Amino acid sequence: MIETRISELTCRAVKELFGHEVPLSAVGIEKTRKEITGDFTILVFPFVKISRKSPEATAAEIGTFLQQHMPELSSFNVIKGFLNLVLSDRYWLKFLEKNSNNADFGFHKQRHERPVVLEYSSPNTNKPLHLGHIRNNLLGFSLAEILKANGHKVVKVNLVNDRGIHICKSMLAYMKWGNGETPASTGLKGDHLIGKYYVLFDKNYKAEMHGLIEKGLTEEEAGRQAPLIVEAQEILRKWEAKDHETVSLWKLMNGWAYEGFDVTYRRLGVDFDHIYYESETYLLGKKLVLQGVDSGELVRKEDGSIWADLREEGLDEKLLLRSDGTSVYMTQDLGTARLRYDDYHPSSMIYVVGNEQNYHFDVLKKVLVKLGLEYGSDIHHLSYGMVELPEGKMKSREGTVVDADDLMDEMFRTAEETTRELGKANELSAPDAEQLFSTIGLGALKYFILKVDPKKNMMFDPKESIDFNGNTGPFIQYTYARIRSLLARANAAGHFWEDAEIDRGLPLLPLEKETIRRLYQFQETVQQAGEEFSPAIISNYVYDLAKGFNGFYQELPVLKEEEKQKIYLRLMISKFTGDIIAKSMAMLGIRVPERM
RNA sequence: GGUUCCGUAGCUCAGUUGGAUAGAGCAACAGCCUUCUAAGCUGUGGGUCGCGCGUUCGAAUCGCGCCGGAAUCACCA
Repeated sequence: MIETRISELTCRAVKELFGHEVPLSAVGIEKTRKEITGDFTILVFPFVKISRKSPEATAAEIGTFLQQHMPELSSFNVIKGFLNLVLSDRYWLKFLEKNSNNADFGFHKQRHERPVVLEYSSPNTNKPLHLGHIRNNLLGFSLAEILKANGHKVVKVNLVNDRGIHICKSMLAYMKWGNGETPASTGLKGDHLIGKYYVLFDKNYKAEMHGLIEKGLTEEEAGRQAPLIVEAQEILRKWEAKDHETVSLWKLMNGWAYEGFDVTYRRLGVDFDHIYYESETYLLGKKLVLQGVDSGELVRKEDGSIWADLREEGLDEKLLLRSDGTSVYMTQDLGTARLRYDDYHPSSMIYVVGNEQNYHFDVLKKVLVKLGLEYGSDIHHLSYGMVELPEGKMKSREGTVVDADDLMDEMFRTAEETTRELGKANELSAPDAEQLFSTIGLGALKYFILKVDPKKNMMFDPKESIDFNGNTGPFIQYTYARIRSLLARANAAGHFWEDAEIDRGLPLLPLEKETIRRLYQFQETVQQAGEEFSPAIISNYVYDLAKGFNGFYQELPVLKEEEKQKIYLRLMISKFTGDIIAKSMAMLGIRVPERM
């Protein structure tokens, strides 16, 4: 990239002009601010001590040196301590011509031997997916695409939390009050049917606790002694003991949950290469823990419970097996980490999990290392923030959640309504129209979520529908559709622009150059998103690109331009922009329509 | 209470490996469709970057202290 050449030459300039070696990293290069003439700006402040001249004089000397050694540099100017470089139109035209038809532009060919294992989604089978899970799924899917674009082989895995006390609660409620209901008999999606019983359990459990507290128990005692929770724990023990009846109800209800999840996943457009089930891995975790006791890394207390002592590592003691021998969340995660490592020998394992579990992952890494499994330190937790409602956090048990299926329905309806109001569905067949509404509705939802920095909490107000104007998915999709339409017209008009040679001496207008420069930035954007695990970086880039293109499109005629060379140039810029919009959106898991 | 994260325009968010006058969108107001898709474009108003001190030629960005919010510290997951 040209920045590297600028850096190297700047180092040479400092050495030859001022007699000092400076490392490449000492050269600060940034994009020139838009009010100022230039493409790149070098900060010369770090060199004034060496040059013992004013910032202006230092900048001027370096600028002169660069101009003598860099043919691509057409001019420079100095403002305060900022050396602004103007690259030649010839350079940008060459860049455009070389890359506008390169399908791999900005992407790296696979360049890493060992894969990255990326876990995301990881639902519990006791309740349907909600908006928080949507954020998780979108981040996971997008991150996989971003890592692939950066040359990684990615194995997407889902770890289904299909066992544990939570599913026992739904099972118990169903046994008591279910009357043999099924998804078929109720018309409810399987995961929603199960969620109904989870809520029912909680309602009755709360009532029991209330009664006990009135009898004088503390809240903690009541929470432990309420008959329903005691029964649920009994079911968990029976399940671990492979009690036939318990296991078959468990299979039945989990099956319903999976059918429901599959529908939601398909609609959301996410998928997995491998699905792990905790029921199949928790025993491995248990085994690892018991081995840890034998080797003396873990401790068994008098009541039989097993703990990891992490006080020397700056954390606390952590329970790994209960006194009754059943396993906890951490136990299973140890097992799945081991299994996943043995399955793929990845260079790293990434977990897309909410930031409420930051502590859990600190512990997980340290316990793995303590057990001699060094890859524990290659675990990255992509810790994302909560989705909050105006009234606070979503809680499944209290029914204050934005359901994933409902939300997607609503997005579809809003997309349909808006599209019809604008009269843009008139010429479409029914299936094409449906497809378009889904593309736009999901595009709006996905962009809304992914444009926010993953690590930050974000706000969603169900009363305000997600916008289709401004900094939104549909805005970007619309820009793409406009470009496609323009190109179709160009072809219809018989312009053979794709094979056209553009005169390298053609002068560029500011809007043309700005757009080309934004396209150039795609490369570093992809790289940065990969380094920071951040779809938001792609989102912000593609918005900026689309926004800029709309200005270009508004101000400059393309097909109505008189000079053939200019027509070809602008078509080439348009086509390249369309391709980069599509590639960026694909990295976000968002489709782009040919018309809208 | 300990630990971690967050606080930028009325609202939702960018910008944070220290760089020039802190940016978008929404909302409000004013313009632009006989011309390649107006889900668009242009303009106006809107800021003590939570507060204070410090480091620096230069701080929204780094350090310390406060204030406010969130998460977590379970024999829950």
